[in-house]
Amino acid sequence: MVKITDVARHAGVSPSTVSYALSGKRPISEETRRRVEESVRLLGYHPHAGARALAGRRSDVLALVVPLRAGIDVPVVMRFAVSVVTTARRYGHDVLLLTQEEGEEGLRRVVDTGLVDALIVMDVQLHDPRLPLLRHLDRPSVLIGFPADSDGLTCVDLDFKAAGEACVEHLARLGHRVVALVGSPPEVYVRRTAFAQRVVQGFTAAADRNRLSSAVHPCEASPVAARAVAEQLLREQPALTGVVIHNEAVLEPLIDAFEELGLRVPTDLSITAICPDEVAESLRVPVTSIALPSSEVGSQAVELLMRKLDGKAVPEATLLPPTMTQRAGTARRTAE
Amino acid sequence: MVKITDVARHAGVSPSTVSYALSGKRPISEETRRRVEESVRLLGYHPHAGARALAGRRSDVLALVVPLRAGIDVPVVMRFAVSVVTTARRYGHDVLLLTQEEGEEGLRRVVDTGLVDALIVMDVQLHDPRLPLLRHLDRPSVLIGFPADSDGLTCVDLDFKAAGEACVEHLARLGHRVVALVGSPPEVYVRRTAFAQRVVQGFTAAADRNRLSSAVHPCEASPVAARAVAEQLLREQPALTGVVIHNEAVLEPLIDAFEELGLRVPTDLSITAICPDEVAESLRVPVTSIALPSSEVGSQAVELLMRKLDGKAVPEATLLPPTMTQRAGTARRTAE
DNA sequence: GGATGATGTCGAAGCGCTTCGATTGCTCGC
DNA sequence: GCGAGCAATCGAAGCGCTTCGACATCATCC
Repeated sequence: MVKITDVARHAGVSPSTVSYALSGKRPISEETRRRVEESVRLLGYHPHAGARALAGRRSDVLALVVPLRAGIDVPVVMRFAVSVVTTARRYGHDVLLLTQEEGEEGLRRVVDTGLVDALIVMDVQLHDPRLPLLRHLDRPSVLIGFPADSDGLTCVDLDFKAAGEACVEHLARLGHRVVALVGSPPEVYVRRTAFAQRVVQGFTAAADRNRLSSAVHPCEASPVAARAVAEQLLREQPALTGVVIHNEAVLEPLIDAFEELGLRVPTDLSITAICPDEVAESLRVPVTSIALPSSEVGSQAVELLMRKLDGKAVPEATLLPPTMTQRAGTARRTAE
Repeated sequence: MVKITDVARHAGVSPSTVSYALSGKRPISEETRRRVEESVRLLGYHPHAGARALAGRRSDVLALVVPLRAGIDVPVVMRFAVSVVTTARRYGHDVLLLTQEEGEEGLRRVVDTGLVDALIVMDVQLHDPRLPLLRHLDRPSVLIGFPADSDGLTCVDLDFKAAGEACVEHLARLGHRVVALVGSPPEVYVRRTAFAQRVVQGFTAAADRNRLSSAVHPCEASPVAARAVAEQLLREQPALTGVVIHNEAVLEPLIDAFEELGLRVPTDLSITAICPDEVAESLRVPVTSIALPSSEVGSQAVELLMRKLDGKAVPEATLLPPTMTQRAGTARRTAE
């Protein structure tokens, strides 16, 4: 194994000079730097990570904590993870994979052992038990999603309010005047109120702004509930032509229910959803949708972390703008 | 940060004794060991990973290289990764996540820097450019899948031959006498011949053993090709009642084609597939299938790696037995 | 023209751990 | 009853790197 002293000897300088030439932490003459780099290349020198971590008190490794629990959308997590790794590498960092299962202990372990010098935590719950720890750890962290109290934490997520608005604006532009939001099931509200409620806010605000008649209905994650909500909607808003669905589980049942009730998508009813693209695409009638931009969230999280590692200040909340993908499920309102 | 000298002082012993007490590499009196452990707990001591890696010349970290390319089944990869992390933790190891994109350089980097002391490589290609490197690296590795030449490498995968056999045996037990295999598209054969061909071997062997009339048809990954193959099958084997499909992409189109040709699944035609459970389940008619046991492959890979790290010999090839999940797509042959 | 800064380089200390003798008491066996 | 042998512990060296202070060199400025 080739070490820094080998490079130093080969380049005819001292080990410390090699170190400075590579890190740039002290001025080194152009001439010397080139000689050192040449030697590094020739000898195939790779600094020992452990030695570095020990002397430099930083490991250049990030921890990524991925969720395990059921109901997690796997492709989203995977895209996110890949984006984190790719971005981290651009900053010379590696990524240690941890599972939710490790809990607080696991976080403390990787930090205390000096294995990682920053953390990315996915699937943050409203009252996540790891929050106090993350707050008091002397290592920077970034959360994906917003807990109930995000004070003193750095969080990244889709701007759900803007997403709700965008759905309505889209429907409004297509001429729809009566719209409804089918929201998340109660469980979701319990765990992650913040994000579900922000959709409602955005939806309502945009509907009011556009002077649309609107209604909001939470919905259980079952076909039976979907059917009931569909019937209720038509009863209460007979002129309904635009629906926003923020509830993956009932997307399909809801469309089925509407069609069974005699409404064709998109001829009679336009549908937009907030859900992963895979879900929106694989429907019988693919719907226009806004997805969590997993890759951007991943790279954004890493970039925030890098700034924090550099001692720079970062905003506590980063809300990513929604992007809408138009599909067959929405159409211009047919004049009646 | 609490270090080993703190623990030593607190326990009234020397640092080396603490080290030995914790590693068990030298006999330490019961009494002392308990005192040390007590101090460790009380002080919340976590040995510094870098220092350990430096002095002990092992990092207790495994690299996991995950594929990026399109066409990869994401849930399978994810399950695999989670299983690797979970199993690794049981052995006191952590997992560094790398993407395929890093290539050979990336592997060399994490090894040369001493960041990891073993590697798990997924999605190994038939003539993978990383093979020579993996062979000559002085760190153990385990591959998921079999390259063309697996000499000197440790590989784990589903026993595809047994899977092919199991499908046929299942159909035979249900009374089917005329069966066919719809195989992978040519691209797959190019990249990973071994595994596709082993399915054919198993299929043929089991068919012969059961004295079934059988045929094998590769199939392009398009609905058009699927339709063509379906028609060809019925022409060449009019008495066909059992089909094994080893080609995710045409599973759905093929079933559609059969039904359009007047064959109902499973009444007229029983179908078994080798594909991820998600795929088999989400079909209009869920088919009986054999999936890659991702979790087992993951834990198996880690266990092999641990044995190699301990200097023990391990088999070069580990073939995991197939497990069949019965679904609506197969039925007893109806007497005619 | 000698004090003043840069600029570029070196030597040595030290990061926190493991590990290799060496040392100290013991228990045995004869 | 004394050396052999073993169990338990200690001290010190060293893993490969970063970083701090020191030093040498050279241009700069009244």
